Amino acid sequence: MRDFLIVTKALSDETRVRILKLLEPGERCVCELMEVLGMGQSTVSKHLGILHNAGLVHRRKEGTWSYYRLNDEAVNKYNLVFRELINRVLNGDKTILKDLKALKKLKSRAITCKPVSLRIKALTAK
Amino acid sequence: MRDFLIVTKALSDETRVRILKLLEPGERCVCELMEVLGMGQSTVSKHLGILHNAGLVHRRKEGTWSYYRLNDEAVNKYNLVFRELINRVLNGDKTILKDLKALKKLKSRAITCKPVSLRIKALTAK
DNA sequence: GCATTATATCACTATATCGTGATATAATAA
DNA sequence: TTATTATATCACGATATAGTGATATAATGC
Repeated sequence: MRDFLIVTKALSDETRVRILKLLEPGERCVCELMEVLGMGQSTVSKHLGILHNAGLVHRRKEGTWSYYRLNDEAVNKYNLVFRELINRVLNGDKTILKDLKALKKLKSRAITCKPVSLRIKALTAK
Repeated sequence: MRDFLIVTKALSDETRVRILKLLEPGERCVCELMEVLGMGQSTVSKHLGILHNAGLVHRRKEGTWSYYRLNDEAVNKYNLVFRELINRVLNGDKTILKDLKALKKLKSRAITCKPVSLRIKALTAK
C-alpha cells in the first residue's frame, strides 16, 4: 500500500507528469527541464526528488550535473507498472506536445551550458 | 491531462484505494463502508464523491440509500485503464485483506439496516 | 586559493486536502 | 402531519503540498 501510494501521489501532479513525458525521449539535466517547464531550479529539483523516491526516474551524477532518465528497474512493486502506463498515455496531450517541441528547440542550445567538458558531452550524448 | 490528474489524484489516497478494493466483491452502501473503514459518514461520502467524479465508481440510488459499485463504463479517457490496474494490484495487502474480512462479517449484519423494505432488498441482493 | 556552476536542501507562504460535526435533502414510517 | 433514516453538502481546523528565494554542497576552471 505504501509503495502504491508513493507512486500514485508522484503521478498526481501535472508538473511531474510533464517531467516524465519530457524524459521519454531520453536523459535530461535539471537545467533543461527548468527551461522547458518555466519553473525555478528548487521546484524542479524537488519534483525530481519525488519522482526518484517513487522509483519512476533514475539519477546519474556527472560532475556538478545530475542527469535524470526514466527508470527501467523495479525498485518497488509498482514503479514499472506505472512507467509503462505513462508511456502509453497523454501522447496527444496539448501541454505534453508543447513541452516536447520546446525541448527540441533547446537541444541546439545545449552549447550554452558550462563547463566545457560537460558541454561537449551534453552535445554528443545523443 | 485534466482527466488523467483527476483519476490519479483519486487513486493517491489510502482511504479511497481501500474503498475501491471494498467494492470489488460487489455493490455497497455508504453505511457499510463507514463501518469497515471506521470513519464518519461525511468523510466516506466525500471520498465516494471524488471516486465518482473520477469515473471510478458508479452510483445507484434506491430510496434513501446510495449504492456504489466499480464502474465498467468509460466516462473519461482513463477511468477504465486504472480500474483494471487496481483490480490486479494490492490483493495481498494487509489493510485490504483486513477490510475484506471485516466486510464479510458485516454481511450478516445487513439485517440491522432500515427501513424494512430496503433491509430485505439488501439481504436478497447478493 | 577563489570564483563559478549545477544541483540539493531549507525556510517560508499560499493553496489544497483530509477528516469532522452540523446542516440540508429526500425518502420512508408512524 | 411528524419522526426517522441514509446520504450529500457545508464550514471548519489540522495537515500536506506546490512553488519560491536563500543557503549548502560539491565539482569545475582560473
